[in-house]
Amino acid sequence: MAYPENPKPNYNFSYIDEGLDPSTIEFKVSDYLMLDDGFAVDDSSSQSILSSEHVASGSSAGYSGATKHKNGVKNNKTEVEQRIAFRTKSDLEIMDDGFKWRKYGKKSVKNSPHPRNYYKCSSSGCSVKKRVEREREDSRYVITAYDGVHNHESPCMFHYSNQMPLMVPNAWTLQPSSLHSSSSS
DNA sequence: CGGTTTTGACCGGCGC
DNA sequence: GCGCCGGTCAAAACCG
Repeated sequence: MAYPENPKPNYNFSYIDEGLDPSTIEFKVSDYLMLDDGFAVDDSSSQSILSSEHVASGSSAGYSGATKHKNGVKNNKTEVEQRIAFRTKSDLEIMDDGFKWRKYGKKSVKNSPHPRNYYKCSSSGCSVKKRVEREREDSRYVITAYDGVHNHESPCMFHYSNQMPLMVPNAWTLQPSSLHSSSSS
């Protein structure tokens, strides 16, 4: 094995099981908006299959369909928070991406039989949040959304990036320090 | 024992 | 102002 050991063999994504090509995976990155209200994610409108243009061509861990979400409604604060979301065909909704998450809430989504789970990065100082829910009508799909950017390395850096196209939002590639420092001050 | 999950309460924003 | 709704808190239960 080139890589040590996958600490979390949870990467049971469809393309792995079904042998699909990474570039044709079922990952549909729609903007965060899809989670806002009824999500418009029918296959016909799931236009945004990741930003294939630049990222997918990297064919490695560069995938990022991040949307800049202006959080700065207050005082001119251009606080841009990255929010990426994608849909995955998986039986388990617990997809471990290498980070440690602490669940802090669960809510039933209106209009959907499935609840939504809220997770937060366990690392102190890192306030990245993630929300996971199953697709409204297709329980085979799990929608995962990440909020924010990690300011620390993942406990288990992925060396497999050249091996499998994990979903590695640029959140993963963490920005040196551009982001700042103020997650909350 | 420490960290995590669970689950209902709580709160703020929004639409009516 | 009220109620709906999404998001978060927090206390107790759990688990290694």
